[in-house]
Parts: sequence; C-alpha cells; structure tokens
Amino acid sequence: MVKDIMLPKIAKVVVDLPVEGSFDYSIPKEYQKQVTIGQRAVILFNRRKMVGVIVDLRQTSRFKRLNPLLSLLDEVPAIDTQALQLTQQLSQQYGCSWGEAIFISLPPVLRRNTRTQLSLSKIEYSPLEKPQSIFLHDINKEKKWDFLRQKVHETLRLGQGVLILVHELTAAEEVSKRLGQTNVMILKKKLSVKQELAQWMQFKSGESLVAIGTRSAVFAPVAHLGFIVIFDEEHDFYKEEQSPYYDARYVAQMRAKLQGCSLCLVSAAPLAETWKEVQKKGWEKVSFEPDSLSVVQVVDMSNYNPQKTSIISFPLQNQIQKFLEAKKKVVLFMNRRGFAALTRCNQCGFTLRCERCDVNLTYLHSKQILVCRHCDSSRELPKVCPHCQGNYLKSMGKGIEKLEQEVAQMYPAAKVACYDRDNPTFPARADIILTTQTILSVKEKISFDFIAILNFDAELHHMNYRCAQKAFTLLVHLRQMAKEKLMVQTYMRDNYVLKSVQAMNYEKFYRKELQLRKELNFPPYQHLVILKMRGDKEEDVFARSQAVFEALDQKKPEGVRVTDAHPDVKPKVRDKYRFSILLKGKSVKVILGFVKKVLKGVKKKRGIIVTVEVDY
DNA sequence: AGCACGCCGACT
DNA sequence: GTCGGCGTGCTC
Repeated sequence: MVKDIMLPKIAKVVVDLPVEGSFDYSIPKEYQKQVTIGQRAVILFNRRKMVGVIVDLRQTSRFKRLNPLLSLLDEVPAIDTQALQLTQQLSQQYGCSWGEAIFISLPPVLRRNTRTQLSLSKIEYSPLEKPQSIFLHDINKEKKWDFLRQKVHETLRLGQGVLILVHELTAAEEVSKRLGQTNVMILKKKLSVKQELAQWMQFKSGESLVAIGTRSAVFAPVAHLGFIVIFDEEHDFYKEEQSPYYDARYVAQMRAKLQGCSLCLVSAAPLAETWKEVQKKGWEKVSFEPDSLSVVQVVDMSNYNPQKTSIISFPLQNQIQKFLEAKKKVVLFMNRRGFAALTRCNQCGFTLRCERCDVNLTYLHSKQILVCRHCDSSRELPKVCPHCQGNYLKSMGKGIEKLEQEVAQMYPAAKVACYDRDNPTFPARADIILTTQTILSVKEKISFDFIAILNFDAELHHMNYRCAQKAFTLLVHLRQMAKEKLMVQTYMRDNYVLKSVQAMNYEKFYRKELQLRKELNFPPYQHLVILKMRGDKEEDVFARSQAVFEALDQKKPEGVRVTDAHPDVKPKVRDKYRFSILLKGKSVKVILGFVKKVLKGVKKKRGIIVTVEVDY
C-alpha cells in the first residue's frame, strides 16, 4: 500500500507544437510501474491524437479533469535526461517551444506513433579526467589526421563514444576512411523507417561508438559521449533551414558542456567567434608546421583591365598558358553558376523572370533550362520572346558555363569543363576547370597546380556581417588547394582580407575582423535576433511588420537596438512577400523574451507567418 | 498548429 | 432572420 502511493500518478507531457509549457495527464494503473521520464506516449491533445514526450512525473496535478495517457511507445526512454536538458537550452537559445526542440532532436521515425524496444548500452566505461576544448588549426593535412586518430582512439579505449560533425555527407566517408575505426556509423539521409530505427538503436545500445554525420547528427544518442569533433565550422550548412533555426556548432558546444565531454574544432580558417573564444577562454590550440604554401599573385584589375573588356586579364592569360604548357591543371574560380544571369529580348526589352519570386531567371546551358535562384523552379528556354514573339532573346551576365565557351575558344587544345552544382561530376580529366564554391567539397582529396579567382570582389559585396569572414575562409582554402600558385583578380588590392591571406597572417585578419564586429555591435560582442514576416499581400505584410516594429521600438529594454521593418534580402519567394526586423543586444534570452511578449500584444493578421532566427 | 467560439455583412 | 467570413484563444 505504501509502495503504491509512491508510484507516479501524473505525467507532464510536451508536444510538437509552438505552445509553451507541459500538459498534465493521468497515468493509468497498468503503466504506473513502467513509466519513466523521456518515454513517448500517445495522448489526446485538444481532441487530437498525438505523440508526446513525458518530461516529468508527479503525484498530483492542479487540474481537476485529466485525460489519461493512451499508451506508452518506448520500453526505455527515447530521450535521456541530458538530451532533455540540451533541448531545453536549445529552445531558449532559438526561441521555440521545448516540445519543438525535443521533436527536432528525434529522428523522424520516432516523431510518429511507432513502438520501440530500445536497449541501453551495457558497455563498461571509464569516466573522463578533464574535458578539453581544443581548436585544431588545419594547416598540416597528415599531422591533423594523426592527432585526430589518436584522440579518437584514446576516447574509445576508455569505453566512451565519439561524435563527428561534417558539413556534408561526402566528407563523412573521407573522415571514416581516415580514422580507420571499425565501429563507425555514418548517419545517412533518406533511410527506410527500419534502417533509421536500427541506426538509432545501435548508438543507444553502444554497438556503434562513433557517429559521423551532418547537422542533425548533433543529436545522435551516442552512449557515454566523450569527444565531439566539428570539421570546418565556417560552413553555413551547420545552420538548420527550418524553424527552429538551430546552429549545430552551437548545439554541439552546449552538449559538450552538459555532458562534460571534450570538444575539438578543426578548421583552416575558423570563425572569428571561435578565434576570440580560443584567445579569451584559454582553449587548447593545436597547430603544426604548415604544409608548404603556394604563392599568391594579386592582379589589380584597374591597371590591367580598366575598360573591363575581359574577365581574364593578361597576367592571367600568361599564367594559364604557362601551366598548360607544363601539362599542369588550371582551376578558374567564379562564384556564379550557369550560363547567363539575365535573358532579355533585344527587340522589346522583355526580361525573362520568375513570376513567383520577381527575379531574373538564370540560364543553364548544360541542362538547356532556365532556373530561379530563389525557388529552384525551372522551365524551358522559349524559342521566341514571350512578349513580342521576336527572335531576339539574348543572354547577358556571365556565369561559369558561358566562361567555359570563351575559355575553350581561347585555348582550343585544352580540355575545358565546368564543376558546380549544375555539373556535379568532378571533371577529372579536364585541363582547365571552371568552378564555384562546389570545388571546396573536394578539398580533402584533391589539390591543383594553379587556381585563379576571377572576381574576388564579388565575395566582399554581400550585405551580410559574415561576408569578410566568408571571403577569408574561401581564400585560405583555395590557397591550400593550390599547390603552386593562387591568383586573385581584384579592384580592391588593399582590402584587409586579401592582405592577411597574402601574408598568411591570421592574427591580422582576426584582430581587424573582431574590431569591426565590436564597433558595429555584431556577434560575438552582441547577438542578433532576426524577425522575419511573410505573406501573400505585400501591403499587409508591410503593415504588420511596421506595427511589430513600432511596438518593439516603443518598449525595447535597455541596451537593445531595433532596426526598421525592411524588405528581406529576398523580398519575394514563392509568391510570398518578405520583410524583416533586426534586433541587437547582449543577451539572446532577454531579446527573445521581449520579442515574444511584444508579438503577443500586437494584433495578428491572417496568413502572415512570423519566424525568429538567431545570430545569422 | 488546428480547432471551436463568437461577432458582423450579404443572401435564400 | 441566418450563413459564413475571419479574428481570438485554448489545448492538461
């Protein structure tokens, strides 16, 4: 009888909805002995059958009438207490409900009404001595792998697990190969329900001790986690594209702290945020003798190409000739995909545009189609002008496919090919490769004799506080990939990004970059919360944004800055007009709390979706 | 998120 | 009179 009183009667349950707080359910007698925190249960929520997660157990509830738990789905908690804490922190940092955070951390199979028979790891493990935070400067390929191999080996010897995050799946294969461990599991996308479940259980049971994967792998239930590695943290791929817009790098750091495990960031050109952390928080910096460095030659285009006649300057032509004669590979880098950025009728001036996004369509010569860079929709190139039926459609604005034709004409003896997201097979046999960012995905595997960046300045002209960082990262990586020479064509030869890479002076870049971030109140000194609003009618979305802005501006707490409501970088995508408001301040928590309060107070408007993003 | 409740305009 | 639009609020 006494025992019976101690059994839990009430379960606090959260669901995958944007609602704050948990909900009380009575636990039927037959479940009271087996119920635990972290199990999933089927519940009736607002007359709907849903899957919820039990986050607490109680004896009493302040509610009179409770619905019962309909059934329990797991024998052993699907989510352990540390993972629950992690998701709670995630919800606070990225402004979603705890429930949404929990469900985003579960693999899609477990978000649904599926039963599991999980078993927990019974492997013996030794506790950690002292968790380390390591920054591994990726400037010596072989020694980098030696270091990581040894670290991973050490961790496994203690019976602890390893989590490795990569920016894309192709890199996972390479990492797995380099580590040469047997109990490695790559978290692939697009698995069958059965496979996905099997993979999840292999980590829970300790059968696999090393998880390698992209973004969502940060939640992999690796048993006795002892070591987290993040490769190339500077990639945008670590940011989730849907709400909650979490950042896997940051979540990994939260997880390391919670779990008391070691963390290692591996990067050739880390984020300024990381550089500061390493200096200020006394991270261990591991840096080896750098591999031999290629020469950097800067071509000042205002001297060599004042009339802007060709994107390939004379010095570049000379170099291409020289390398081709020596039977060496040439890579020409330009960050513009496709053939033409603009297709217009020379008779009536009609320009081919995406109706749903109001942007010019990009012509892809390789696929003979026009694509929209915002919504990815595509259509065939019309034979005649849709407006005047004339025969004068003309393409303008060079992409790498157009360049391919020009270069092929200039060097008829050379084999020329494109490598970008539209031509994704690596042209191994080409003499001259025209490429975009895509080239970075072969960074670990291939290097080239000569790389030229045709239009470096384009990298610096984005309206984003991270653009200098991105340009720096790009330059460093391309310099590493070029065995002999990196050529940079620019009109801005005195820019600090270029200067720092020329001198390979990391300190110089980060000092300047951090100073600018500080002056302009950007991360890591202050945090950014971006409010995005979208809807069908431009006036309505703007009116709502304006109303939200006014309310924010009126009640903003001390030290928080709010910008006007302005059209987004992409003002229209898929027929939805988009506006944003930016908030800056020292504490994300304070800003998010404030934003939530204000949004509750401002009148809602039908069909307008509001989302919140942090630090991007 | 989704679903009910409730309050105002044009219809058999 | 009432059907149905949409703004508001709640979900244990």
